[in-house]
Amino acid sequence: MVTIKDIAIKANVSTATVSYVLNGTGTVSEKTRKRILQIIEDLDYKPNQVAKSLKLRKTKTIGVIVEDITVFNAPGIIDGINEYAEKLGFSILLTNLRLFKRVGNNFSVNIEQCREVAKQKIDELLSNHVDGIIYVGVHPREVSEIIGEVNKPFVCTYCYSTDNTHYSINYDDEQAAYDATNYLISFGHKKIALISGLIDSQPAHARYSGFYSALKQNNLPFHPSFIKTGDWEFKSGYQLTKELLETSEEVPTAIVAMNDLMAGGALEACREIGFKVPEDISIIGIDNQECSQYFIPPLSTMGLPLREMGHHSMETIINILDKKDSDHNVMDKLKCHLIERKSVAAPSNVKAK
Amino acid sequence: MVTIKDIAIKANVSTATVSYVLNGTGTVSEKTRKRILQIIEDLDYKPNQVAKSLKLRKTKTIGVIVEDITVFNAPGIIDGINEYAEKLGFSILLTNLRLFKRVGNNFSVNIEQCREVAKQKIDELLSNHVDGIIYVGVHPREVSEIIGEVNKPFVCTYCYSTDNTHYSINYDDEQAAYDATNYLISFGHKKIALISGLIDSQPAHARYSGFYSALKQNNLPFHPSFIKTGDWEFKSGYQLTKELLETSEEVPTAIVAMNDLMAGGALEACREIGFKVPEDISIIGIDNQECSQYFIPPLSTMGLPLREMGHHSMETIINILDKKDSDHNVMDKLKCHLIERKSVAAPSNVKAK
DNA sequence: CTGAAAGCGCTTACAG
DNA sequence: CTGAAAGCGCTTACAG
Repeated sequence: MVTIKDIAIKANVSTATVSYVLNGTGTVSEKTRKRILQIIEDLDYKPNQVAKSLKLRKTKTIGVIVEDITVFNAPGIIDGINEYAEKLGFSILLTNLRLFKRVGNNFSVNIEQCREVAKQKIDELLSNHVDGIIYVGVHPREVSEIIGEVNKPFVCTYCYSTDNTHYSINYDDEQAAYDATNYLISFGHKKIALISGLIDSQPAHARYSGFYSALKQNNLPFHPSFIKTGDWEFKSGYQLTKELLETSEEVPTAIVAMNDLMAGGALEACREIGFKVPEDISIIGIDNQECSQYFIPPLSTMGLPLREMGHHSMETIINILDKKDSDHNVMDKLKCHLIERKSVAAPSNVKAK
Repeated sequence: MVTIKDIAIKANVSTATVSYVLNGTGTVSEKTRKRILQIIEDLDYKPNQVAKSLKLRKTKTIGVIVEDITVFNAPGIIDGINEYAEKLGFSILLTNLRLFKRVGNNFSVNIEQCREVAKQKIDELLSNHVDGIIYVGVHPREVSEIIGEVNKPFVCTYCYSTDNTHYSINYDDEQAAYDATNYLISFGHKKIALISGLIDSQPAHARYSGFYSALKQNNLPFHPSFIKTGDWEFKSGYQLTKELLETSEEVPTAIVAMNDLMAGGALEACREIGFKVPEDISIIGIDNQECSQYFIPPLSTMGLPLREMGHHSMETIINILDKKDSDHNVMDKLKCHLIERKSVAAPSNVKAK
């Protein structure tokens, strides 16, 4: 590898001068500047970031800890982080907790183990002197317990931390459900059912409120019998929709499912029973998982702002580093956007008019 | 940050001695060793990897360039890389070309632009003195042109390079198609159609050979009218299946689709026409994309060894670094595995017996 | 406008 | 068994 010293010797200057032209600092005469630049080009010199980092005490790299990269939210977020990092010349040190393989879906039970791997990964990142850390969860939940204290800019995304030294960037669950419900209402639906996820989670609560607000704001009646609680899986969407459509006296004209998987199950139940979507019943999901576009019919759903979350996380870190984070919230929520496909239409009574 | 010097002072020894106990090198008396270890613990000392890297001229980090992290193959491969890296205490510097957003699907047209971003990213990695580089493609194709010469251990995965200084790790397209076809044959199918992807690609060719070999080896007739060429998309699977089922005189009892998306289209066409899967016709895909499990019925398909590819890529890099790569192939192919779900059964004539 | 020198935090021959 | 010293490749006050 050619070093700054090689350049200096060849150009008959000191390494200081070479460093000056490399960084555009100092005052170097145009003549020697040109000469040095030429030699740099000739020798295909590439600055050694490691040496530079050591001297400058900053690495221009951000550590990214992802709880599980195989979960659907991770790639979009990482993509957003990369995009912003590239713009600013930052590098990404990626570390993957692989939580699903390690502890399964049950984080709370194995919190101790989670904390242990997280600590180890954070230490590794700290040893590498990253300038800041972004922690990407697999699920919106409190993670301060498993993170602990970190003496660097730290932002959580797709999860949140109540530790006020951490920043949290999330999407807006309530708004997502609110907009989804409102979208149905805008088509003239009045009898809208909800297939909820497990009610022990923060997203389920927030999505529930969004649904509820939309009904209330539109003076629509709230039917407790139209609220069904599933477990986020395809099957539960299927079963609950059957209940909704077969055993109730009154049948809804539209369903908001709290995620796409359950919406997929709902679609399947409708097909089996002989309800056409969207002619006989409308269905909307939340998440915009990849599979939702291949459902029959393609599912209308609320897209999560994954890339934006990554983008904003990176931006937040940079702002902290530049000490201009005053205008930023410690707890940010990004809007979800409606993705219109083919599973929503006006209810048949409206069309009949 | 506490440094080795702080430890040395507090322990009344030289930094050399501290370094010895940190690395288990040198000969340090048990007594001072214990004392130093204690102080390290007390002060929560963490070695500065960047200083260490500078001195040792190796960073224990591997650069990973992924052509596009939002493509379905990337997370699995990265997961495999991480897993192996963790075992060996290596870190991952991740860089994302974001090729889809940059140049769309048409790499060949924009080869110049691809080369440019790739070069820039490789230089960045080189500047950071990674010990080796893994390049993760979005599609199995030759990439040596866009990579150029790199003076470090370099392995391509999910793509290949004819440059003999690069290693390539891929999955076995031919075996995947062969096994898929054989699986159908094992159920008694004799009239098997193929929905091919665009024939200008290496995977399409290899999958075609696999299909063909399976037929031949089982002495099954080859019907040219049973071969349809699509474009890898859902829609083409749908249309081609309609052609196959509606316009042919002879109708196949099974279809192998060269990817899951086209298989999904095939499923939809069958449903429309009134062919039950798998009772009236069997369908198998390739890729095991996430959506395939949510198809109705869930699609039987060939799983790509993504994690294994990541794993093996990392292993290969390490072996090159340790100079024991003699037993490794420059061009490795990993086996795909059958994933049995619900879209394949015996043909009705066989069942009838 | 340019250079000598110190120092970032480590490791490692070498000497004792 | 232990330490003094050089050096990895940079940057930057400071002096001239």
